[in-house]
Amino acid sequence: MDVALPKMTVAVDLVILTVRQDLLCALVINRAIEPFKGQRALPGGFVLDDEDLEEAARRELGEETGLVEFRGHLEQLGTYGAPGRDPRGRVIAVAYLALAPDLPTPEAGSDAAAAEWVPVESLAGTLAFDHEQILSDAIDRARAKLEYTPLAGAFCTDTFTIAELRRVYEVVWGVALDPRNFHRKVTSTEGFVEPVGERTTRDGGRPAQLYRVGGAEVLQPPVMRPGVG
Amino acid sequence: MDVALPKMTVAVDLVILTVRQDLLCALVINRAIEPFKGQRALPGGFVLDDEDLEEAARRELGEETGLVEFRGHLEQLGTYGAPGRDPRGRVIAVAYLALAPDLPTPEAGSDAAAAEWVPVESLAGTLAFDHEQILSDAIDRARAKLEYTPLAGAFCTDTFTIAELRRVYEVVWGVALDPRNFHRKVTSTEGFVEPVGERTTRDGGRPAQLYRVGGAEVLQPPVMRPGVG
DNA sequence: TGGCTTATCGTCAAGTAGACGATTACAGTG
DNA sequence: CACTGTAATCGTCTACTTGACGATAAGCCA
Repeated sequence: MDVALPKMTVAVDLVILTVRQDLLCALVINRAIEPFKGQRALPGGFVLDDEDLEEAARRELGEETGLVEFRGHLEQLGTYGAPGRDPRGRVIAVAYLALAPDLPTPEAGSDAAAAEWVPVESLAGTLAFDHEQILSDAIDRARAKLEYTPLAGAFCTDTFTIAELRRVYEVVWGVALDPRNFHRKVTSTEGFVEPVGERTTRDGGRPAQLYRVGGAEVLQPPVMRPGVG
Repeated sequence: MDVALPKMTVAVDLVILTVRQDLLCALVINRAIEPFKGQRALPGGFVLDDEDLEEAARRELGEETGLVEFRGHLEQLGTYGAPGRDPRGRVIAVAYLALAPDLPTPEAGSDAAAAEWVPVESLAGTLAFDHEQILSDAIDRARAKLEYTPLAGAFCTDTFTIAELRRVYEVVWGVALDPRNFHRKVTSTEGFVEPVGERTTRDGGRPAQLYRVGGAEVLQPPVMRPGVG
């Protein structure tokens, strides 16, 4: 570099969302050190010298969830770099959004020990740094993406029923969807889900067909979110 | 910062898109210095010590376009930080996407002198760094956003006709749209455009009603892109 | 005035969404 | 085993949107 350029610390922050007990939850940690000691924050960490951004995100994800390899959706959300956002100095945070099925509460690693799933609605006003903004942006992104991508499947286990998928939409969007119309929409949209061939009874009623996610990248036409237009 | 953390240089890169002569064009510069001297690249620059990311983007945007204040759409696109992406060292690039009406070719400032509008299709294989990837992501983003936001208006001047708006869609998507159906869709979608009350003749036929962008943030339902589903 | 060009309005068939009735297939229970 | 409860799944009907395309309208120009 020719001249003296400002050098900054680069971090990745993670918004890890899941659906647990009919609530949209995020994985948050309790900060053990200053700044914001004792407060809740999004998991994250600094990017190493020779590490790609997504690589750093996956590393942190593994550390926080206790999973060796994260199976689920991970995408870059955005970058937050306001000069005063970290009292320790200039830190640029590249935020990632991860969507996971209902994972067990992480207890393993040292980092993960302080991590817990918290319903996003009870996180208002409790997060350190600008993490509330990041979380809010993440939720917006997730809500929007459910409409035009088959991303809801990322919240589900390997195989799932249409009702479980519908529950994801209902929880994330906070609306009730008609089971019959939803079933028709999902099964008639090419590449959204594909039947596994097995049936299951998890809820007491008629056994449901099991599905796995299909190969589609986008849903054409999208799943309509009620009450937006 | 407790320990020695890797410090990195943070840059903003700009993808500035416009529609000129029925072609989607991007503003590119010719690099005057190494690395990639003589090659084309996206305009950009380093983020200053006490500068917010979007602030840096707007500053560069002004410098490159020669406009004191940029009127148009600016949004963060994504962050690119692969360890080897800049031969000078570890540089994290936060890319921004700007959409502008057909601006005059910038000639003013020293930076801007080397800038020119180039049809995106003729940029394949000519860009420095990972700028081809960034440009490609930017175009994908722009194409997608035309569907579900009124963003096409950002490519138009203050007031415009429905036909001019349609041309934006046709150029960005690379498809032909039916003028009658497009007219119906645009004028019947709440908040997409609102009539100014004047008429104009720019193309020789019947004078067209002038419109300006409406207040909507999203289009519900979206403008359908042919041939995707 | 007649022709040319583009804007704008109308019509019609096909497809989709939302509301909701009806049926099916299990588990439990008396 | 018949009966009841709970879901899953299939059907039907209406309203609305899209895509295709005919018909006018309203300027310019010769």
